Amino acid sequence: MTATDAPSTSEETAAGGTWRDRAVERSLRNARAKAASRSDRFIRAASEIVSETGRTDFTVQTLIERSRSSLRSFYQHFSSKEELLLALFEEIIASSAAQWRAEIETLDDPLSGLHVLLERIHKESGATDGAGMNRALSVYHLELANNHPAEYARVLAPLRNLIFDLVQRGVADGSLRTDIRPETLAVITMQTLVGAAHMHALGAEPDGSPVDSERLWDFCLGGLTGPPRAPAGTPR
Amino acid sequence: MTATDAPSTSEETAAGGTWRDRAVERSLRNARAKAASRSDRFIRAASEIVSETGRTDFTVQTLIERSRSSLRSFYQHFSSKEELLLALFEEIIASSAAQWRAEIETLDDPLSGLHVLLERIHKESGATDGAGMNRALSVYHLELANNHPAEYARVLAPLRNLIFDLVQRGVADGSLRTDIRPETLAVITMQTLVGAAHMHALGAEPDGSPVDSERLWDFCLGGLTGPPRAPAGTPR
DNA sequence: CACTTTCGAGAATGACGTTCTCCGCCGCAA
DNA sequence: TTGCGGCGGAGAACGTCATTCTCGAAAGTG
Repeated sequence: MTATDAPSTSEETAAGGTWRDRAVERSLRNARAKAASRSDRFIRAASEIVSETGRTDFTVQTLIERSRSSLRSFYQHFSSKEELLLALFEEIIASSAAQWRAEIETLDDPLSGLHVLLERIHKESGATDGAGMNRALSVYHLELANNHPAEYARVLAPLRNLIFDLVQRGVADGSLRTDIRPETLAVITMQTLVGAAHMHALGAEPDGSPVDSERLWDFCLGGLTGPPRAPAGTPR
Repeated sequence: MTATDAPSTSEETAAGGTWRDRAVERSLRNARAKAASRSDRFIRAASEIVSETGRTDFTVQTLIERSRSSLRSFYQHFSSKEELLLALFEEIIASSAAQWRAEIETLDDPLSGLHVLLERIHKESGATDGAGMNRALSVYHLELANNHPAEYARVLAPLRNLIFDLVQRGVADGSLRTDIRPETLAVITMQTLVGAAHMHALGAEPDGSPVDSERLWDFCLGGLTGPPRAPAGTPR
């Protein structure tokens, strides 16, 4: 702690950091560069704290100590703590989505793309140590969904779009069902992925039922391609 | 508001109230009758407040005013506000699940049962007016999942068991896939249902993509029965 | 050097949850 | 009737936070 405000941000904090973490960090830094250097300090400090603790309930005091700044300037740049968190997670999601998109675009099968995406999301959310960011991200999703549903939908747009693009490609090449609008299919898929990631990240899965990413993928695949044939009857 | 503490609890608040709401209310009242009459007051008051406002962030002050009681006795019966909410939602979920189970057991096709269940959950969570309870329930799920994952899993058990039983029946009569353990299938299904209900309740669905219960069911059905045939390859 | 803008330090405020203290009230035994 | 033990009402007190406000001290500008 008390890191110099020099470049290297999180070499130590990203103890369990994978290459992906660092890549995300890097693109995050880019995004930051655009932002006013002032707000930057706060975002960076918040990012560090969240990465280390995996929680978003740090106090504003802690934040300003970490950012070597003052309450006054904090509230000069962000109208509230929530706004800061929103900004932080917006950046993270956007850059993660960009990251995933880049990785996935090298595959030509959209189903493989979805599978890979599912594994990324599920794995990252499951990282128990070091990558507290992912856990916090899951947790914060929920708070955000509660408090600002509209913002929530907006912030998740990059991920939704990524899934949507893959779904559309899948529809185009005939590997996905067409009896559900691709937009809807994408939203349902995203909800399923994100929901599962939440439970996984929180360890809220019941005892005897491990939801590993393969089973989850099998389930989604079924949902995405459609049932073998119309089974029994639909109720009234 | 300022309803008498007489019987009829939510006739007005349940403007969009279906018979089911009232049935749930009734069985809730039964459950209450068993509880110590003291704690009862608090649970009932909380239930009223939540039904009316659709939020769980009422202050303890409001609660004790409504329950015509005192802070002192509140903390004598519940160690914290959270514990109260937990108790309240445990009751609600348990009785709702019992209610649904009763309704569904009259159907002989397990798939129909799941379909009906999905519609119940989705509809109730979507009620925009009056039935604030359902909305609050969704919201509180999230908070609970965040703060006490273990309790969360426990409280949801009745619903999970209900789904599990249906899944097992479906497996038994050959209408559901067998390549995923029924426990896992049930958990995934529940996560999908509950997740969708959350988004629906919160209005957090993106603009152009209505996730109506039929589409959601189609998706789940696919996931539950399995893909038509193994399509393309799985990624590395 | 006056003058404005910027921002650090930190006190003040206001909401809440939670604890604590005082005291009346009710049932009960002698 | 009097004395007493405990339940529970009223509400003051405390601790933690987010958010605002106040006071100056640098730092750039003429």
